[in-house]
Amino acid sequence: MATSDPARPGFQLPLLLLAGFRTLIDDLHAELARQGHPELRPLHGFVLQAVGVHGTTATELGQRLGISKQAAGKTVDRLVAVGYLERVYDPSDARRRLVRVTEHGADGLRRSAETFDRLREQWAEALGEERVAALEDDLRTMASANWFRLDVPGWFGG
Amino acid sequence: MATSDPARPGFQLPLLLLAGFRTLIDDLHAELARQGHPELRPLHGFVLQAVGVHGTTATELGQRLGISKQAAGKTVDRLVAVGYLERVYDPSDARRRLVRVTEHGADGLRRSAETFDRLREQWAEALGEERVAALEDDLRTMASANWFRLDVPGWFGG
DNA sequence: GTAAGATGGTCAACGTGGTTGACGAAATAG
DNA sequence: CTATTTCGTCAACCACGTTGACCATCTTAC
Repeated sequence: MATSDPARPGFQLPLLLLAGFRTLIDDLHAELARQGHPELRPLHGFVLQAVGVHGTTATELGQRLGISKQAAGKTVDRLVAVGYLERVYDPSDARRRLVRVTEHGADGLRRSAETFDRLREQWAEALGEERVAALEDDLRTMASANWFRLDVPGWFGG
Repeated sequence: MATSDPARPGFQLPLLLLAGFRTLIDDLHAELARQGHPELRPLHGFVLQAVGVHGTTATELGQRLGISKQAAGKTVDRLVAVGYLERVYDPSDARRRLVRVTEHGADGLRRSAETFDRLREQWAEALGEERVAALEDDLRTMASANWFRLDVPGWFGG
């Protein structure tokens, strides 16, 4: 069945994009594990980023990530358990539980940023800065703004 | 905390690669849903592809995908339940259960290939064929060959 | 030819990341 | 003061992965 041969032109593009992404993420987490963050998983970076400097609530976090407030709450539970997030009471609203990044979480975020910068430099050394920049430009043109939604069944659970 | 600002250079590259991938996959599955395959999930395409024309066993499928034979077996169960795969007995070895792509599965695979080809053409129309080809070349240079492993905890469960 | 080992499939228990529905407590609107 | 909305959580469930244990079968060695 040549019609679904992986060598077919159309197949290459998504596979290569995934491969590039996975390579960066795997390299990042190998480095983070070395730097004292072996617990940090790929998803956690998104969540920490979405919580942000000012903190949020589980409901708002869910909205930012495009998942339900219940899923956001459970994810926060796990990140709290490994020390990356903390929950505090909101004195101005007894229903709300503010979610904040801990110092340990901020450290992970800082090291992630530094490592990503270094990885991008490696790509620029191998391909040339112009080609990396062109690659980013082209992807900015083609990539939808909905990429950050995690709610596709079959990707991250259903 | 400017150190983890999403606008930082290093952050853009992985995000854009993911966005590009997600865009292609989301477009593909929107089209597949229109063409009679609303059940087909992103993961399923990998699995059908890994089963291949000649069929396999769950154990071998697990090795190809980099997951345990038990996980492969459960995934096959689900694909059998929605009609994309079938299990047959191997007359030459009573332990083995051959896994084969059904006609419905082959149809999904064919339509996936056609849709991916069409999406690549759309990228070539928007960016120019040379830039898409350059993008692919660059990713081939940088992307690790281990992309297809699904066993990273925190990506696909784990 | 039989005993020993390797292999294939499945069951069970569990972990992570999602879903929906229900519900109490607290804030807000009328 | 009552009605409604909002926040968080509980419970049940699904998809996708893990390890460990186990039986049945095929293969190998003696």
